Amino acid sequence: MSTSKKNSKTPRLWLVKSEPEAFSWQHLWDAPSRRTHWDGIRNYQVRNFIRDDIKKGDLLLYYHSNAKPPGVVGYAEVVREAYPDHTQFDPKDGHYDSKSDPADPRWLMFDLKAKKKLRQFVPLQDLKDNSKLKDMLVVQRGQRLSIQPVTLAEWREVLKMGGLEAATR
DNA sequence: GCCAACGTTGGC
DNA sequence: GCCAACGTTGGC
Repeated sequence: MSTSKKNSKTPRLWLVKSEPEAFSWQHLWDAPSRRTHWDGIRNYQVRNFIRDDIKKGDLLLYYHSNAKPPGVVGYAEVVREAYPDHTQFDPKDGHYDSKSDPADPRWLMFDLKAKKKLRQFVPLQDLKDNSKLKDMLVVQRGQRLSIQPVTLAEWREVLKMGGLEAATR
């Protein structure tokens, strides 16, 4: 799945899911420097994205899952690449992993910064109704990855639906 | 609250 | 290495 050897200078495009009750777009926007650690990832496929593919300068659609309705709120930028997720070593943390070796941490996180809120919220239903987005991962049935790659065409279409210019940077 | 889809775990 | 059981995700 890794493509890190090529295109290392090209910002890649992603969608990140967040439950607004856990960490909403507004919460991120109000954070110091509009920045946070993206911790708590405990899925190997997503871990590999973080380890191999998510680079500084990459852009991420910010998606509210388990929301009423779910949908895309804004976009953010990667400001720090993969480093160990400290919550895996904290027995009091809900994401504690007793099997992770501190000398070789199993789980990684990265930092992101909110860039721009969409002028209009784009609900999942609108993504589903748009034939140009029929291959987008987030509209696929049973697609549970909390970080998903997004193509340039999809990125542009979603931003357009959100009332923003389709500039990627 | 329901439940389909999917990932992980662990017995064998 | 198979696969049943279990836990989680997340739309509805």
